[in-house]
Amino acid sequence: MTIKEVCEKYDITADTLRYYERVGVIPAVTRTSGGIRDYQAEDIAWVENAICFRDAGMPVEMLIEYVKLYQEGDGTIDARTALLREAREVMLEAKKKYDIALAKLDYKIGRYEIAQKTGVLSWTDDEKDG
Amino acid sequence: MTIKEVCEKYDITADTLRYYERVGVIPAVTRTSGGIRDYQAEDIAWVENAICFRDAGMPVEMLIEYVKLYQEGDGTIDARTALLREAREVMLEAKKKYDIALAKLDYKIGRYEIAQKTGVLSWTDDEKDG
DNA sequence: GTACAACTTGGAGTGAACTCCAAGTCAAGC
DNA sequence: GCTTGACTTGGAGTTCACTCCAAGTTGTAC
Repeated sequence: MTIKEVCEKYDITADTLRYYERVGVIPAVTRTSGGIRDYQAEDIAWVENAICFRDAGMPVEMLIEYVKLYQEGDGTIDARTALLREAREVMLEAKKKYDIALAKLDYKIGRYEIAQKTGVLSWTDDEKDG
Repeated sequence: MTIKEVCEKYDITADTLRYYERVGVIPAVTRTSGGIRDYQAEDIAWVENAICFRDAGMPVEMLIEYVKLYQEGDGTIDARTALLREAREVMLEAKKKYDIALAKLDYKIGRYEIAQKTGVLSWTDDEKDG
């Protein structure tokens, strides 16, 4: 698969794919004899993971560290597990923040909807913040 | 409440609080006669909202826009509702991404845990990506 | 075999969101 | 009234994660 096809498949720019490879977010991609990237199933799996974890806020640094450990071999399985567990904790915390914000948002939207229907926006004392 | 007290209460730096005020993420904070910030309940409510929505990935630009609309008065209630609804959609999408990443993470952690117990890390064909 | 698009590289540039700094002002304790 | 520490401002600097660029190479279509 060419870089262009991977870009289109995952809606990501070629620059980002090359950047991921350059800094080590994914391991070196398979090349043709001419040096052009030719993504194999394994390369694509790494790309998919990178996008997935970046989308969940995992820092580039952490992905680089994971790839580095992976390349060092089976001796790093404990370290990799620890890294993934830490990432998991961070993600769960972040998700909680989303729930809190969504609750706040739904409450505010609800109040505005009532205001739109009645023409009156009523406030409680500790809530003079739009 | 002084800026320091607000910092400690919300675990945020004074620089960030001043930055939020400067760019309009929160409206101008109440001051003492000497010009020093003296956060009132309303100011604090704005700070709390700003932190909450930033934690859920809402861009600073969007918060600035909301405060601007709020300050323009009741005529902007429709616009504010639309803005909040859009923020809501974005947050729900982002939360989905977290769920996908968490599922992937849990699967990988599970595999590593088995590897740690048995000393063998087994792979399926399309999953040679650590 | 030559045009031409798509690829390659290293390195510089960008935007978002802070974060730091210098120079000065304010306020509480002695 | 003077020290000391926390506060003020405008502006510059930093970090993260890309994003763009120039100069050169590869590969396909005529």
